[in-house]
Amino acid sequence: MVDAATEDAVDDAILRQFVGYHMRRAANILQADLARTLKEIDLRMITMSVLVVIVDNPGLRQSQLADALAIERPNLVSILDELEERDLVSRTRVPTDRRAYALTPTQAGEKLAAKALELTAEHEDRILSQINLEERAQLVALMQRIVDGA
Amino acid sequence: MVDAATEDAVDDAILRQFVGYHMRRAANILQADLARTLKEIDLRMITMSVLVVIVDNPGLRQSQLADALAIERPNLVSILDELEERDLVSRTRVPTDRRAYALTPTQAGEKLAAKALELTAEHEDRILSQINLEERAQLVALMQRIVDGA
DNA sequence: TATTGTTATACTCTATAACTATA
DNA sequence: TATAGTTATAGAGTATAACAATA
Repeated sequence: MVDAATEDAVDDAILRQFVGYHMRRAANILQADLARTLKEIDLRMITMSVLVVIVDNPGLRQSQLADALAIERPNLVSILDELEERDLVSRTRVPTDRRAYALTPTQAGEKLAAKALELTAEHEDRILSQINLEERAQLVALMQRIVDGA
Repeated sequence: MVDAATEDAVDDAILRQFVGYHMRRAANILQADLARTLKEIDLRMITMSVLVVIVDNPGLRQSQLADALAIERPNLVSILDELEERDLVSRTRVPTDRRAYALTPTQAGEKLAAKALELTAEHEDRILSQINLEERAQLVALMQRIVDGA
């Protein structure tokens, strides 16, 4: 049993005036659902991004990858350790610069990346079902303006 | 000296097809700038949200506040400890339910909340300068549809 | 029995300094 | 001297189980 005060919704009108408040909530919902979705193929979001970018840019070096995804170099190491351990990606020494590793996907890596993209597309269709394609393009354009302005 | 391959931008076209990718990047930019902004008055984002909601809903209980902001109850404790320690909020026993605390802002708390809202508004004007008011309303409406659909 | 606030704890994510081997 | 990858570590942020006091 609850009393009247408990049933009253808490007023967050002051926070709702801000774009960032809504953006954080929406981003959290997308993030939580995508994380749940990718668990099916035992990938985390960051691991999926890393794998997909390697598939799309074979021969990439770790430092380039870290820059592209705004990951700190040290945090990339264990992600790649895991992908290599699972035979999804391989690290091979670059002959012309023996400090660096070239990252290439294995066939299994390419296959899993394709599956991950499929699941991600399904997830977005599910979460964004109330937003049509034109509106999604608008949303992306506005968010890109925020990113580009920074 | 870098070679041609190093200078080539990493292709993230596959990830850019997803709304969530752009949303995460935009949300991160807003979040990073707001965190930097609030440091000026020694508040974290979550602490600011808690303070503002208490100012807007005096007498609120911790469990209601936790529900409203989607914080786990245990994680709220240290936030309130800090706000109480800084004399911005006070916890007083509810006479009709001696398990609960009513949360009320102090005068200093109300004043700091007003300052925080001012700084947050300035921050949004800065980060969203390339997006006019109509577009901001569109953005909020679309994100609310995502949140409501979940 | 159930709920409020609390404690302890653990897990993920992210950030920094310093090391090694190469350049 | 600088860079690529690595190690160790520390700080947020977040989640769960279990407890005391009270309902």
